[in-house]
Amino acid sequence: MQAPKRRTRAGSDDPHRKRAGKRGRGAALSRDGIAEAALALVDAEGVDALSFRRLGQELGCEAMSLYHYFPGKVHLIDAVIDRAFGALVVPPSGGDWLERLRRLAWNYRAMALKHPRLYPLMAVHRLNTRAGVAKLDEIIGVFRDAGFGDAEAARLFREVGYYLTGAALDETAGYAKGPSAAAPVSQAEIAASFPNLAAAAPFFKPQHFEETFSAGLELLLEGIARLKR
Amino acid sequence: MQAPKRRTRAGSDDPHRKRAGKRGRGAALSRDGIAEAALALVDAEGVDALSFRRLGQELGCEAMSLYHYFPGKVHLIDAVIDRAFGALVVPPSGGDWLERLRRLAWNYRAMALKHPRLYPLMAVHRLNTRAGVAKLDEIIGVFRDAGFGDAEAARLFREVGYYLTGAALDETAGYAKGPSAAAPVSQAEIAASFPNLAAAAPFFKPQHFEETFSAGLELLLEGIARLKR
DNA sequence: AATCGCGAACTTACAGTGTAAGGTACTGAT
DNA sequence: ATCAGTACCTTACACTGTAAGTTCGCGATT
Repeated sequence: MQAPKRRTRAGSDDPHRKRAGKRGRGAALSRDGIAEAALALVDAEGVDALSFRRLGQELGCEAMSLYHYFPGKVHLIDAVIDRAFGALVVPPSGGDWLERLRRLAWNYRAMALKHPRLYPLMAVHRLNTRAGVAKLDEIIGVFRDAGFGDAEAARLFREVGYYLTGAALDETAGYAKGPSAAAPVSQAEIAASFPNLAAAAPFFKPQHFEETFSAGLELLLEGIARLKR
Repeated sequence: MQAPKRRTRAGSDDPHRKRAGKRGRGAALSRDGIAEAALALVDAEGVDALSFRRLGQELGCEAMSLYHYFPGKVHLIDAVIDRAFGALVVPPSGGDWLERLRRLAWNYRAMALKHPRLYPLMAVHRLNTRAGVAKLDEIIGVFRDAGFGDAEAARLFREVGYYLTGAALDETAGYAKGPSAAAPVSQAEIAASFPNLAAAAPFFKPQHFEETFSAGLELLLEGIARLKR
């Protein structure tokens, strides 16, 4: 077999080489660095832009080099989601439990809105990393600290979680983001044929997001508070 | 091993291929038929299995033939989701509005559970087809018929929708479905290091889904009913 | 000092994807 | 008999994740 191009790498005069001379030193790549770049890429261009080749391009290395730090794309995605989810602040215990829960809910929403292009992926992704599990544990703790029994704490955690997930999903990926790629129904047609939707549409705009979120949350919190009385 | 890629469709040995005489007659393909097959494929093997080539294989035609009926994959997905969503039954007006809303919520959940592998896609997909818009209009009508004003009907529609979306997502794609592909945290470690999660985990099993869903829904409905008083 | 192991990055290759562009066969109307 | 149109097929391209193998250069061992 013929000796191939075999361009000897670093330090050569090869014009194709980026990160010249750094070979082996300076730790150009790392798990954290890669995950950070991946999150930045997703934030900037959406999940579809996240590919190993594209990410390598961003980091100045080849796609396959990333496999040394992440055995597969799923693992990379886990790390990216971990990064975003890890930034969720669970208010410390002490003080009014209801207020603590309220703050947690708002913090969750803020976390999702910080990464609107990532969140739809988070919502359908099962969290099983150590950091993720630790965060879940903290959150469930909020309900247990409030004095609910194990069964009721678990249930309330889910119910509140359902609301938060749906709300975050709507605000990051919902109707207000515009139509899907397929031919959408025109505004004129909606006005003419779908009176209920037409009446509601003005209130579906982003400026009503916060108010809607708040109203629904309070509905839930009131109900939960009533359980204790 | 070379496969008989050629599979000159239905059993004919004619190398010039003519779909067993059906060519041009019998309308082997149709928008509805394709969408139905696509939904069946997703139900059976998940969204990842849905590709034009695979679908063509399923239908006995070439992948590109499908482009005659759907200009792109997004349009196909729209049609698939339309099919599932269209089966959601909105209870007729008349009678107790609260009971009507309750039934609608349960019907929504049933619809999602009928297509557990499709639902995660539905949840992040923006609905803009005629049938989809019509269904939305119907649903919003439930709130308006109940006597809420436009603004409040719109808000309640969303708030209830948030809960339903989150619940359906959890039941179809959540924790109980097992860990993601990355290395999960072991049960033993959870028991040892995450007491809150360990205490809640038993209640996260599928047999508690219905009870959890019901309790959260009633929490919301009670709150909504109180708004009218 | 020469050798080796090994981590870290690179190369190649493959099966799969959506889809653009163009080709062909059959049908029904003229 | 001709012709336009519908329905389907072929080829090709740029992209994806990733399996397998290659090569470089540092640090430790001999």
